[in-house]
Amino acid sequence: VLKIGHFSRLAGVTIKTLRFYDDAGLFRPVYVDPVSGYRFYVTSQLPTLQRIRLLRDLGCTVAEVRELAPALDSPDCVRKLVALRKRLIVRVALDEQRLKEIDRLLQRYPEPASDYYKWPVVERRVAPVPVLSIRDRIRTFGIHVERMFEDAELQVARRGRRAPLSPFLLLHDMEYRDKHIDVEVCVPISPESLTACSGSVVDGVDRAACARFSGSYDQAPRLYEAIVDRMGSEGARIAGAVREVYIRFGANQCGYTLPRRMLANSVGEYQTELQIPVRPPGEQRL
Amino acid sequence: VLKIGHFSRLAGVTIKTLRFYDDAGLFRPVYVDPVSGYRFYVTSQLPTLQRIRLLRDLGCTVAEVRELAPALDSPDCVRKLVALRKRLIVRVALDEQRLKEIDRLLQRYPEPASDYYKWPVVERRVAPVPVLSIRDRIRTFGIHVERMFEDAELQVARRGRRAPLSPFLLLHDMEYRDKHIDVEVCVPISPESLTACSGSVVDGVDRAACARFSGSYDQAPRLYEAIVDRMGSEGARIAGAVREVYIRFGANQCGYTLPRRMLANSVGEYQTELQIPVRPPGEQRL
DNA sequence: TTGCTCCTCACGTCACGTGAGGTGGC
DNA sequence: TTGCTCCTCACGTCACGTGAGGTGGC
Repeated sequence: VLKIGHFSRLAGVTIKTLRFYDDAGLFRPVYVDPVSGYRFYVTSQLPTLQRIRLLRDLGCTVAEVRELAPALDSPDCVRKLVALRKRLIVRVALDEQRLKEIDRLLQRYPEPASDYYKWPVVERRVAPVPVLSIRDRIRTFGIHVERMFEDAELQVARRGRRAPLSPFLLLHDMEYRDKHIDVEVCVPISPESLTACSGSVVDGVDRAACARFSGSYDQAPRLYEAIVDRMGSEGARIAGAVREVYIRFGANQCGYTLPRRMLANSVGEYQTELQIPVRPPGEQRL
Repeated sequence: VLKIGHFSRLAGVTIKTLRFYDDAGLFRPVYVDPVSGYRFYVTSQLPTLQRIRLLRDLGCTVAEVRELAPALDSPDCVRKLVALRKRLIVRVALDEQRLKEIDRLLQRYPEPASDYYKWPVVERRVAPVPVLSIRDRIRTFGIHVERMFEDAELQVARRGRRAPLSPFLLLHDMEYRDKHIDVEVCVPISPESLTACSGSVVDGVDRAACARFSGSYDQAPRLYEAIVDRMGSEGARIAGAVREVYIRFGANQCGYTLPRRMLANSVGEYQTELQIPVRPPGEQRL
């Protein structure tokens, strides 16, 4: 059972929102301490909250969500979902028109040069991979992600067999650097260890825009921007969670060991690859 | 010069919004009558308002818009636009994920059958066509649209040469039947009459989903839904303004004449085609 | 004791929307 | 006179966010 702060980070919503949903009778903690008033939640409530957020993001009001959320399988609700899907399709169509509008404006007033041409970007396919993963919301990169990786490596060492593949980070928010970023550290494991490690399989990607940098992780956001810039200028769109793959990196190896080729002696030797799933540009209106 | 009601219909915003923008110092009428307080606008203000709406729809606050809108060509503003474009790309990516979410949910709870299979839908290319057009916001179809067409035909007869093609309606809102619908009645003209009629050229469409019905126009919304349903189930998206083409229809022909093949003697003889521009499905993540 | 997390309660905010009560031209 | 459009002003609304003032465990 989790206190509100922890649960809110897992769910990617603010504490205020959770309290508001509680007052609104939309989403309740499993338990409220009668003396302190503390709200307590459990991880099994996450899917429900995600569905609520989905409906809200689709434009339902809180009152509508309150009616729909409990019984998503009622015929009424299915009808509603179908209607919402149509609205969403329309919204995407409108957004694509707005993108064209912006592009027209930017064509007239020439865009300050982006530095995307400096980085070699290749497009390729990324295979699915079984992993042990830990997911959390963090405010800053660095020490926190490091600890999550150390944790994951330790668990793999204790409970199953590691696969000799690079560990990587999944960025589930597409803002890359936001206030609170929803990240998932992934340590590849052998397929047979899936149950022992209670692991999962990360989906493969048909087409991913990939680019590498070496040295400090500070460069990641700029490289990310550069890739998205290039994709945008080609009419392509982001099609899923971004991956940050650690090819050579630092690790303290307490309680586990890694293949030597993954290890770097100094920050200068770090090697990292960004992978952004790409949806190619659809056909355009003449 | 237009009073607020007329201007609001042209622009597709409410009267309340225009008054609010005036008070907020965001968008001012060209003239305010000092005694009655009436606000007056001119059509040349429309592009400015459209830009303001674009920025608002992109997530700018009113305060941001107030700073940006006057000088879209300043380097600051171009930077901002580039940032907004990135945010929009992310929003589209998120919406596509949400669509997949909904599809997953609907797969589990089988969708009540749509009637799209009843209608033969073909996909084809639609050529660009020079027209004389009149655009307005309307609350209901019927008499109002009819009048707009009579108007347009009259103007063409007086000022230029009509092309022997079917007249059609462009639906600029993608909701199809909303409170106020932004429609443009189009009467095809010969290319040489473009200047005489102060006409314009309606863009062609590479791929349009087309289906016909005969008889009363009441069937249009259901057919439209059916086509969009089918598109949605195939992963395709709406790529622009929907067209309603009148193949056989009623007309009083006062002051103009139409080719006989376009005319219907009774509602039963009406023939109408819906054309929805299609963007084919992008590649999917595995 | 400090720092951190949690609480309630009242009020703020953003971009309008609603509605009362009234005017002015056809 | 009726119906339509326009006005102002005050208040409402939606989904939270802010901030004051306070608690409780390490």
